Amino acid sequence: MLCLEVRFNTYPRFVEFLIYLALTSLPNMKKTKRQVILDTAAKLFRKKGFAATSMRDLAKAVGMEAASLYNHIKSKQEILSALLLGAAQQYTDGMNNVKESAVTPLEKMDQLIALHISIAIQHPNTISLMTQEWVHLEGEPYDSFSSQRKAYENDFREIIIAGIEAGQLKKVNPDIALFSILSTMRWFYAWYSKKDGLSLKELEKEFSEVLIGGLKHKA
Amino acid sequence: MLCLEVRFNTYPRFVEFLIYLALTSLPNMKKTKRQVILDTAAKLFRKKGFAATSMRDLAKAVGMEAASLYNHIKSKQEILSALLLGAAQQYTDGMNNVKESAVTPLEKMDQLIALHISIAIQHPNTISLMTQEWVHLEGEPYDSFSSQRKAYENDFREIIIAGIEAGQLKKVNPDIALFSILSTMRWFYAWYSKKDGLSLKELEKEFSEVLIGGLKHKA
DNA sequence: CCTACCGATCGGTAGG
DNA sequence: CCTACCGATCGGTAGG
Repeated sequence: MLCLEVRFNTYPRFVEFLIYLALTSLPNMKKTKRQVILDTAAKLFRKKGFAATSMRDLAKAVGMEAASLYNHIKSKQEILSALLLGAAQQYTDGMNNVKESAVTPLEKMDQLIALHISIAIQHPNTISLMTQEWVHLEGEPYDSFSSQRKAYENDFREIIIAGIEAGQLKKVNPDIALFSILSTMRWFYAWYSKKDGLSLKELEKEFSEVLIGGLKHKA
Repeated sequence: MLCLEVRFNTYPRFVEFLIYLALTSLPNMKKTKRQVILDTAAKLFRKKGFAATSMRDLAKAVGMEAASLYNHIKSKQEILSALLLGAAQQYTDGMNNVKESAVTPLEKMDQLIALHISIAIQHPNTISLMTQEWVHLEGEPYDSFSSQRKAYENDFREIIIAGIEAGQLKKVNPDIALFSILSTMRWFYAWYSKKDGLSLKELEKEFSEVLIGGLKHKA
């Protein structure tokens, strides 16, 4: 007892440490802090890029020392892969829903445009990383991300081809049609913040008209 | 004379240095080497990003030591600004030509699509930097690049608006039409390398149809 | 063109 | 959660 009191007085920082350990052992508090770190990292990575953002930049932005970050995340790499694989999963899930729905290819394309707009509005910072920062992934997360992206593009292309074969779309080059839609949708996050005059429904309708209108037969 | 001979024998590396100085003082040789460095830098920056590419990486790729690079370029920053401002100038010049030509707004839009395709095929590595790596520019080059990009977008938007007012295009949202065309054209460099089955003329025609077709009145 | 080197900063660990 | 610290690497300079 005496011994403990002496230690506590001698090492006041050790007591703080014990209190910290007790508090953060509550699982949901730990999860919240991790999420704050991930969200802040997404914002910084978007602004400066993954490579140019240091762990000290990130620590400062969340209000702690760099070393403390490692109580919540394993490495800088893990932050990037958590962000990117989480986003990739959203697109994969969305595509799987669209594929299963019993509608025409043209309606599926409208649903996919809505999917892109919805995800980009929800997570603009993370989505901003999907176009270029994924090259900084390493090992298994890199392979997982790449294969999900490839699968998504193949699924989308097949829907366009189905639309052409069903006579709903003109006989355009499917790759060019796919590429036009995807590159526009992949940059939507960057454009959206400048324009807030349009509702979600209006956005979907306008983009569908501009991106798919040119593919339809003249009525 | 004796003195010189002694020095030359004592410092053989110094003789090599003098020979190097004499050779590289020929202005066009120096320009060539600088261009090799710039081209190689564009390739590396594209693959790994500006921040993640070290001057040692670059030196290795051009076959010299890092310190030697600085005989041809001032800094890592200067490489990036030389690449990006050179490319920006090409777009600005192209837009000025288009603006001056006495054709309809719709034909101007076709010319601009051809401009993007042409530049992207000529300098795919440098163009790849224009979408994201320009954020690493500092000071005056950053301002110059930003203002040229802004001016280009404004000029393009006015051509679209003129097309709508002339009755050539439907009354779509000009910003959405502009954004769709630009984001597709800005990613063209990344898509093109995968597809080499199409001629330049076919590419221009297909992209014009897909990107502008949806903006036209139904015939 | 090189060798030798600089101060600054990087991602991350030890340990309380 | 922090302080203290590590080896590695960064962009760039001096000087021949």
